[in-house]
Amino acid sequence: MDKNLKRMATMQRMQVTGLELFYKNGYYNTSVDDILKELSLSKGAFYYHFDSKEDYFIQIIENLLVRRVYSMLIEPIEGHDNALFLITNCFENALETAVHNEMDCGFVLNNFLNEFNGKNERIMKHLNDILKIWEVNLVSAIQKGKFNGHIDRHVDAEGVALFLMSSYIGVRTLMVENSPSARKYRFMAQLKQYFKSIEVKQPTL
Amino acid sequence: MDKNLKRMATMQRMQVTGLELFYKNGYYNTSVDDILKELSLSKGAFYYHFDSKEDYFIQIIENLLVRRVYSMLIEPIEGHDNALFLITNCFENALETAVHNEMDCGFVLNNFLNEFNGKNERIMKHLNDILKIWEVNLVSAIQKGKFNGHIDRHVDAEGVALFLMSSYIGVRTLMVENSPSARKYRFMAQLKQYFKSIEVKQPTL
DNA sequence: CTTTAAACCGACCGGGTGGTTTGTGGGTTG
DNA sequence: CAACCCACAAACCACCCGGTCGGTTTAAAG
Repeated sequence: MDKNLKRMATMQRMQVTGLELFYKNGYYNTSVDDILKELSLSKGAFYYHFDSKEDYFIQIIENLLVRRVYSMLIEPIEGHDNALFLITNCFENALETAVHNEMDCGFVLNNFLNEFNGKNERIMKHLNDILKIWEVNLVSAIQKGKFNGHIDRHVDAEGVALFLMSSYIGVRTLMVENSPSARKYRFMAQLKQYFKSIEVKQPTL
Repeated sequence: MDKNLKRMATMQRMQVTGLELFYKNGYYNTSVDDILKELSLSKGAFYYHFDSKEDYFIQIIENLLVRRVYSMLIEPIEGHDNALFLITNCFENALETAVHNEMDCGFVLNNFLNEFNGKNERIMKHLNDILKIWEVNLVSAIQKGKFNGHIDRHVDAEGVALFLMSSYIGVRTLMVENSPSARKYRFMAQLKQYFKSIEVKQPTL
């Protein structure tokens, strides 16, 4: 039991710093030795716990990345309030986190999707699964909004979801280098403008 | 003179296939040998024409990437017609090109920005310059649209530009893997929806 | 204390990397 | 014909990569 705990702790440590470095430097540009140096561990320790660098990364996706996207982008829009309000708040918080993250390197999913595209189908599948989950939950939230009378019944829920995902992915890239705070503010203003165009028109008094 | 022509031709060839491979596999994951194998040339030829892999890449940016972005995303919005109409057409064409490109790996600028971020400031500067040029031209087009009475005078031109760049960057990533054609269609529909919310309200008849 | 296995160490391997150096065939020039 | 130089070839270098493996430490169990 105690051994099992230690094992879990070490693997957890390895995965956390692994994600950190992979996110910062990319998967192929981060050597296993780089990670082990950071952890003061040896190759032996690594290959005792993981079969390969690839398996290691997939475990990182499943154990850390999925949960991170879930808690940041999916859970916040699951409520029964006005969908547009929930999404606005969710994006606001997600972007604010990015602004305050000194080491922000953009949207982690975007970075990895670009890096693995055409190079590693197995990993791509895992990454695309996360995207799919996000998309499904966005579509569902928007449809809920239509049902609840907050969103115009004629809008294409999947189109809106795609547009939201696109703009979020893009702005995270653009926020990395130049004045992230100002860009977040400007982005949110335009997002609200867009939302105004798809919410139900209040009957003029 | 003839020698000079041959020199230019070889360098051009090297840069074109270099961009192709860098775009497909990333800069760090493409070795100089990979490129030379494709060209049936040797290391000697490469280092005769270029000082280093980095200088080589910067020449590719200046000679190919800048022009490509310019002709695809900037020139098409430089006219004096309705700015929103120009931008819509420009995005439509750019996305259509991506759809028909069998080897589409997303928006080249996004990929490179992600890869070099925090790793090579010199290259990052060149890439950010391109982004900046795009942004400036978008802002200018939108301001022209406001002046010409096509866009509501109260909209924040820089905000709109940021929103457009974000959504374009993002959708290019999302179009890579899953049903690019359908996503392009959905995206354009939402873009038009957004545009409707910032154009001048036609006086109701 | 002894046994045992989990957890970890670190030297090592084959292959690949960016970059350098030296060599060479062929066209130009004197 | 001979000296020369351009454009490239080919061998080479030091270094780094993911992965392997025999050995050592640690700590729980008997």
